[in-house]
Amino acid sequence: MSTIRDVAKEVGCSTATVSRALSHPEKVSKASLKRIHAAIEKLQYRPNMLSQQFRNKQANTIVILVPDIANLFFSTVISGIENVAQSKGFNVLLGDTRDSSEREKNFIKLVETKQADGVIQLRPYSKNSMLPKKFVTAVNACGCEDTPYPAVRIDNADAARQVTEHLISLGHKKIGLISGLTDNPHTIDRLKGYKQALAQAGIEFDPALVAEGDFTLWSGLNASEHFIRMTDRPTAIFSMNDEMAIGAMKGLKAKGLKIPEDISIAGFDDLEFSKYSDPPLTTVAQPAEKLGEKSAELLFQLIDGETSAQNEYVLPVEFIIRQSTAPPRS
Amino acid sequence: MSTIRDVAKEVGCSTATVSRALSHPEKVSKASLKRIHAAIEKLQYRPNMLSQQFRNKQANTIVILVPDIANLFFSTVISGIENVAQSKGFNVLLGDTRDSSEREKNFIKLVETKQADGVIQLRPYSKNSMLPKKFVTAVNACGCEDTPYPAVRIDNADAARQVTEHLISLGHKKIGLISGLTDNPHTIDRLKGYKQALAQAGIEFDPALVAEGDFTLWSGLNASEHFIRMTDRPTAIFSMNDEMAIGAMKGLKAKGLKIPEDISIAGFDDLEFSKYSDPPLTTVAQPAEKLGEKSAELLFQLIDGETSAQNEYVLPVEFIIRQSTAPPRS
DNA sequence: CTGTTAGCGCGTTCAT
DNA sequence: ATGAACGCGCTAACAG
Repeated sequence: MSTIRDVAKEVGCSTATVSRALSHPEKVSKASLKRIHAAIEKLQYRPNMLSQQFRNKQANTIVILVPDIANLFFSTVISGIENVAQSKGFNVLLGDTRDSSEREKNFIKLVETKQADGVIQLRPYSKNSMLPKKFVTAVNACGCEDTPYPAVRIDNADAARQVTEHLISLGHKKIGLISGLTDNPHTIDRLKGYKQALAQAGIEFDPALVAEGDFTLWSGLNASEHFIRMTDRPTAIFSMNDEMAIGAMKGLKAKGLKIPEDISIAGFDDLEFSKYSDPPLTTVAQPAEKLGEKSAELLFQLIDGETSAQNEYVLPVEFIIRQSTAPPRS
Repeated sequence: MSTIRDVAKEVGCSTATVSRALSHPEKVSKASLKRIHAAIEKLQYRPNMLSQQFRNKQANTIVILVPDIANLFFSTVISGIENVAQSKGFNVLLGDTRDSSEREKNFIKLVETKQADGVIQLRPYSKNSMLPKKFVTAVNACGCEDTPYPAVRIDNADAARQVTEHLISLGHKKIGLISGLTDNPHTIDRLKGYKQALAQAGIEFDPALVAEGDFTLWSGLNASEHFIRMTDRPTAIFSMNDEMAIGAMKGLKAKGLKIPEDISIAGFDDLEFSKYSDPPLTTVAQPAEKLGEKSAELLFQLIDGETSAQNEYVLPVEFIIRQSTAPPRS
């Protein structure tokens, strides 16, 4: 591999001029510029980024901590982040943490050792979270309430309340809930909204109507079986995400239940395929790509040392009524 | 942030000793080692990896080119790669290429500029592929036949032949095929195996029995509708991956067809949920994690300059018969 | 076992 | 507009 010196020698100028030609072309004469580019082409010169980064004390890289790269919602958030990062000339390192704090720690170490300039965490904050840490510029892209570091989020409780209110307004009184893991912050926030809506309507909360899932399709399917076995089955189900809702629909239909005639179901996230499910799913659209973009912008503000940065952004959601919800059989 | 010099000053030794304490502790006295570690702790010293990498001319990073990070098969291959990389102390950069060669090019540039030491490509090779390139150490983890650079793969044709032979041995003569995109190398290899099996059994290949999909669940569903509309419907279907098979099963069942009584179906990949599908899917298990591990090992051999490295590994598959295939109605 | 010295490739002064 | 010189933080070679 040729270095900047080889190019300088080829052109017959100093390395400083070559460097300038690349970083500040306006400070170099047209003539030199031309010859330098010719030499670069001829020698197949590629600046050694390791050297540049070392010199500039910036890796031009951010890390995204993703609990599950196969999750469609996360993929969309990642897209948003990548859009912004690319326009800033930053690389994006995807940290596939698989919900392991050990693996998370390793990725965070990349920032401590300067291999990356900042972190975007997609896992909502909880006590056992690695972040925040000293020396680590970080932002949460899928925040929950009371995240103790800069975060972008939606109002989960409010959104869950809207869904539940919708079901109540259709006339449902027994509303099943497919939750995420009990200690997941999003579960907690959304459960809060679910309870709020029930309370407002004077319906008592019934723990027997809650089936715990883990946000995967299969856990939704299992949850549906829980409801099917009940003697006094709910007439509607609110699933804390679309994947579980789709799993549940599969389970319910397999047992011969018609949706929404026999049982209504609503989800959360608005995945791409939720509008193609059978029937199309009533759900809450999270601005997933926007969450990614906003969090990336926020992170770059912090990296650039802008202290004025607001440290919480709550983005609006969109409640979408499709064909999976209807009034209960009278 | 403190540097190696601060630590040396604190301890009262030279920077070289501190450096050795970290990289070659056996060359440093116990006493010094102890004081150095104390100083590191006190000063919260973290070696600047940018500097190390620059000095060592190694980023200790490999890039995985992934066409679709939300694909379950790829996630598993990635796991395998990460296992090996971690044990080698390498970082893994996930290049989410979304099938865009523009994005692929950007990630490959990371190697050209030394920010990464090698590439593992998950997309099978085809003419328009960016790799191989000069100065870029690369390996393909999901190879097809005639990949022009080091690759790890399964024998796609042979596996497809096995599946088709199984269906033929059950007594099927009209065997539908749900293929991937026509120009996808895996489609080509698997189609070859399908045709071989038919030829061996003296069954003529009928293009009308081939429905083109794109490896997504939805394309499998669409394909099923194609078969349902046929007047002389196949009694069995071979789908080139499990996702399409599951989509097709959904479509067939929706039209009241029973699987396998009315129609048999076999897939390819053995996704985690294929054993839970209804009915459990007959399929070919790809050693996805092994493909990842083997390709990573191969890449590290190349990075370490081992020229003796074999440049193609064909890993065995496992054909798994479950309940989605049975003899045709007589 | 330890210190001294030199230099990796680049960008940025400060001269000219 | 250009060049000479320096140094970023670290490690390897050599000498002691």
